Amino acid sequence: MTKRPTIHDVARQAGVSKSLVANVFRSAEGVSEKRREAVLAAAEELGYTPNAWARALRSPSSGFVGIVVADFHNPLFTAIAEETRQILAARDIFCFVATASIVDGPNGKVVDRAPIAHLLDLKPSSLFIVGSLPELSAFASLPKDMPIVVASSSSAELPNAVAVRTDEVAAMTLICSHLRDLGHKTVAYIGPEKRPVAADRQSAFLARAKRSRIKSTCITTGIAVDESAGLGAAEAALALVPRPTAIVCFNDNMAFGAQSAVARAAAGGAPEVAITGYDNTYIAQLDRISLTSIDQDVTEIAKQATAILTDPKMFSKFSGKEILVEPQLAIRASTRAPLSAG
Amino acid sequence: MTKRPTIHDVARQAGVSKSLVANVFRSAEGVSEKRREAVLAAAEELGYTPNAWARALRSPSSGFVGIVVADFHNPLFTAIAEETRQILAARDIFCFVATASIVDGPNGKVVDRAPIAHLLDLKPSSLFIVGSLPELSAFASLPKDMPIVVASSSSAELPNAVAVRTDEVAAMTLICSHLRDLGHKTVAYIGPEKRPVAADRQSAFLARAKRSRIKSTCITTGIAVDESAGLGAAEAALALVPRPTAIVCFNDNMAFGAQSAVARAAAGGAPEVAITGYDNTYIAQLDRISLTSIDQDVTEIAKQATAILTDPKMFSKFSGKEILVEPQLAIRASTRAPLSAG
DNA sequence: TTGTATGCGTTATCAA
DNA sequence: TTGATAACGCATACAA
Repeated sequence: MTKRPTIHDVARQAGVSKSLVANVFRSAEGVSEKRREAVLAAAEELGYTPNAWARALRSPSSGFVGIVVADFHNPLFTAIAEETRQILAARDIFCFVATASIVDGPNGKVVDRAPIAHLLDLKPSSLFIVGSLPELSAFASLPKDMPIVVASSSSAELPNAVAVRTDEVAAMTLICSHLRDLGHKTVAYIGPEKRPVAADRQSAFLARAKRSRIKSTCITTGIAVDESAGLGAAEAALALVPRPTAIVCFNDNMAFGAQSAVARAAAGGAPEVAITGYDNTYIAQLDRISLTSIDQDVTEIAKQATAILTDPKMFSKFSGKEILVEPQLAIRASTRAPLSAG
Repeated sequence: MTKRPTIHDVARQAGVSKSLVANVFRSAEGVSEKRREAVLAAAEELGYTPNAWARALRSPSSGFVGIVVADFHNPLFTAIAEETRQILAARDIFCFVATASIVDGPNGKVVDRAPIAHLLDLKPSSLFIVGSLPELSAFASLPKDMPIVVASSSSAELPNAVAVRTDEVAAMTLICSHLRDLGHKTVAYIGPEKRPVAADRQSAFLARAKRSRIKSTCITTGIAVDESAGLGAAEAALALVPRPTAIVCFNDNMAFGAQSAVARAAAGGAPEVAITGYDNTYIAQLDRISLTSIDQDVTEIAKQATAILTDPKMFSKFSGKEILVEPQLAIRASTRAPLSAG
């Protein structure tokens, strides 16, 4: 209910100067054991904790990790952010999270600078951008040596950031091998066109499909990646000649739509079609969905990210490079159905 | 790449004193039009924006809304937070979001003070707590007149906060009337025991079931509210004598588990059982799930919350009270199946 | 080892 | 109308 105690109050309570209190909380060297204890006792009694932001104002950096989440609605992003926060918290490193808000600018989608500028004003020692942003101009003015990690996205616009991402080629290798082993020879891919990861994922699919001697076609959906986009694209895919026996989807949400499209076609007597997703959201595991999906290793992504965010040497070593994390394939009923002859 | 310009730089560029620049950006009165334009031009050229936190240091409050999200994994919470943020952003009010991290303390679950203390150090003008926290001691020292809104939870521990929440009684009225109209006479409720909203929801169900002359039983699951908890509780419910013909679930996640339990029983020849969820997550809409569920009006909750967060008069009017938001029932296949005779 | 003085970027009070 | 100047809570070079 009352004002927070400051370094000043603690100094008065302990009968010392403010600087001494500051030294104790900076865990500086030369402070006598006696005074240190007096200060700590006074702080305890008053419930004092240092004001991190007043500290930030004075110091070149304030020792916390800034996390920018591109989209709160994407469960993968929030999972990566939360996992990272927990790993860091266990090491007593504080994180502050901001959402990037995407607004309509004169030339298309633009990232609102305000939330990011506010975060940067706090002088984070490092920055973690989770997910892909339409443009990164809001991050233009940053100290050159600040560790920046980008997850689940490329770092094209941030030349010295390090990108931690799932190995798309490995993922598509898993999917294509799995489908080939099941006997699939004609497969469609549905995904968006104009998203940062989209091109990588699609070309990885095409390359690995070719390698597995699978005949492949791509149906693109513009920018949407939700289930209705998946439904529409899957309907288009099912109309292809020859009809594919499997549909590889950009992500789980699109796959759910594809499942609906296949079910509707099946109700009309058409043969079943295998479906694969990407992200292995918990929904994919539900009995009724049971979707085969690529499991992005969130824990490993978070681990790699923290390693770089907290160690400047690691950062300069990987600066401008990519760290690829191996995915796994969670195999479920959506691809377990036997391939109908023909 | 370089340091952010300060009020100082702008003053030098415009050839005026720092105070004048400050006055312009405080949109204070007595500043000549000529100087104002000079300052604005200089600021524009340098790309200056005020540092909100240095400002906060001096001022009693810094004009932004602090949002604390209890659980990043809960899509309802992130939806409420994001919706609120957008409404506020449209009114040029900035929000900062922090996650509450729940850690194991000596006496059970405890809220980690650090993230919240850091947020409060920033001196928000108002505070929005989304979701329910095991304890609220981290919020103990707050100015008495600071507007505090709690969503999707009760505000028992924060005596003058205002709670914005879905009307549980109205929700259960919708569910019970719907089930009664379908001919259900024996219904089980499955839900957790030790969660803030749990008791309200359960007793609302019991009251409304009685009113609808429905015979009701409750199965509680401790603290877990995920699908495996739902699976277990539903199995217990299905073993009741007389066997219920419908199961009302605490939330959608538990309902998904209940759907699995019913499907497994049905595979063994047992009759179908109607299922209802709560939250109307987008998963509930998926063709394969098609779960009847209570739709909490996220937009309305966000609207009510912003009204109180931004208007001290509204806050003092509703302080210590609850604002109930009317839910709707999204009716889907999970309750559309005809009731089997007997 | 401890205390004093100054500055971080801003606001606010006072003279000029 | 404008410009010094003292805080805000803290860090740090320097003096005691």
